[in-house]
Amino acid sequence: MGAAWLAHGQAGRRQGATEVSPAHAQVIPLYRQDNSHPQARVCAQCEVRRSALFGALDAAGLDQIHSHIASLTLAPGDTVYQRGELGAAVYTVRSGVVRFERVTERGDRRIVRLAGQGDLIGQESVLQRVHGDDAVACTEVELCRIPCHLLSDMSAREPALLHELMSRWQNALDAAETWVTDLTTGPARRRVLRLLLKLCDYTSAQGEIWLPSRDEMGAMLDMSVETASRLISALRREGVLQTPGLRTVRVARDGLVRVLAAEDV
Amino acid sequence: MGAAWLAHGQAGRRQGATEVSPAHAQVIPLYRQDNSHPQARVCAQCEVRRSALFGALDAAGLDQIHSHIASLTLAPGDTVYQRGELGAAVYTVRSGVVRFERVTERGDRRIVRLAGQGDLIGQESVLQRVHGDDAVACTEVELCRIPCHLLSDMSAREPALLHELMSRWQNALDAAETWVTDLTTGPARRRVLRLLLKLCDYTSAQGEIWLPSRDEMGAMLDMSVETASRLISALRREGVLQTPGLRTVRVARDGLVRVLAAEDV
DNA sequence: CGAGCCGTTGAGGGGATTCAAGCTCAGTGG
DNA sequence: CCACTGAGCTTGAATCCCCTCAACGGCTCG
Repeated sequence: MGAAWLAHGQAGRRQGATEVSPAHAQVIPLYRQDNSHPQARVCAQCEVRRSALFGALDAAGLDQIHSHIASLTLAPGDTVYQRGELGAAVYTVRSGVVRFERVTERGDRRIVRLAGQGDLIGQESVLQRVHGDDAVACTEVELCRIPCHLLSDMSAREPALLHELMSRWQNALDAAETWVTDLTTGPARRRVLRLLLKLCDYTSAQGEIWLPSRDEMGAMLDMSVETASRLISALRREGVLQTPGLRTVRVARDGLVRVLAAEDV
Repeated sequence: MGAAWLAHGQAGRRQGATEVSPAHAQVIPLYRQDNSHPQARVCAQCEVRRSALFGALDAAGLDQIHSHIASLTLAPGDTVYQRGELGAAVYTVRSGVVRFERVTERGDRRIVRLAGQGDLIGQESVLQRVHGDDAVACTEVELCRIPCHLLSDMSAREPALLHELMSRWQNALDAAETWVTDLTTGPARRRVLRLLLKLCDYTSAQGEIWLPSRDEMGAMLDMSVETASRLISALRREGVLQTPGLRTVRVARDGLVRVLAAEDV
């Protein structure tokens, strides 16, 4: 009863946050090569492949697609796409953090979600819909660009790909709803702590995580720049935090959890 | 180039909020009937069909499914499903408002999204995933229950159904992100006004809309019950609002827009 | 009729914003 | 080389918004 491809469950990612992937893969500027095998080899070795969109494909499947997939690197502040644009591709995040932001009718921007390693972004392009928000690189970001027509072609033969695609949609939906409960609820201090906790899972270079600018924190947590600064400073004074660089934080994950639990007085 | 079913764009719903559907369809307790045609007739006449999941199906397709689809009616407060459950069906909202809520680790609940007429809920069941939040009826709610195995069966033959399904996922994602920008941003008064504006689009009985309990408003907008009460009372005193019943509001949509615009002093 | 739930309103306190002034640091040109 | 500049971070002071605590009224229900 029923097509098999719709069955076979898969748990949501980044739940336990224990799936620590090492550092960066070998970065080769590959773009579109005539000799197709090098790219296929890169894909096969890619450490995010098992968690990425094409993780379901076998070696034969990979051979067909590698020549169409482009790898690109973005600097902090670069935009992947903008709200209102009609995209022709989706992207897999290979490393780094991407933010999704919208502009309220009053003119101030609001960050509504983050994407990290293994996440698929811009899926609305598959449906020929315009992007609903701006996608901007927070850190240095490595992406794989997958043309939509490639997805259409492959999904006809590989039903598992559609399952995977829908699974990504559910991941994004879950992330957006978790955003509401975690980062828009309660007093400012608790929101900051929860944000740091979440960032631990996104940029897990083991202790050294990416720290957003105070302005970004304000846009994520709906607070003023000054409040964000004050709270980070307070956490630093309390010893929960160290800031070696201006954009990096040393923090112990379970330390955060402990401080967060102590908030319930 | 590419399978045709992935193309053919479709705009997001409830954007202009001008698609005013009349009142309720004829409500017939139908559940599963041996004579299959009556249900098919009901489906064909259903006013939400064009916007619903099976809107893409023709009459022949409807004939195959009607006997598996159950219609159910929920009272305010009834739960459709609960977080952690593994559902075996998805639901189309025929009328009424459904809320999605989660419980923060501190124990207080938070409403993260609403669903209304034409929306599909519980789609994570298609992926064999457990529900991520509780789905609870806010008003009286009429649902169509669609078993997952039915979706699996049909989607193999009707590729348009998969497109429609993914489209629903994108709708939900967009709704969740809009929730962040509209209802979790800015001072309490503005959040209340935006909520009322949103409710105009969900229960558009032309002027008479559903008013949540103060407790629900608190869970939606992250504010105390008292603040919600105060703000509603203030709007009533200002003449923006009338509350004929305790759970209904008379309000002019453009009046709300005007007041909202006047907030930017 | 009392109990309980929900909505309303008041008083007080605390947390976040706003306005403001220094601060560090990188880039620039004298 | 170093003052100048501007952007981003920090900190202070005053204001105000919102929460908490509290009391009260209307309503339903046992």
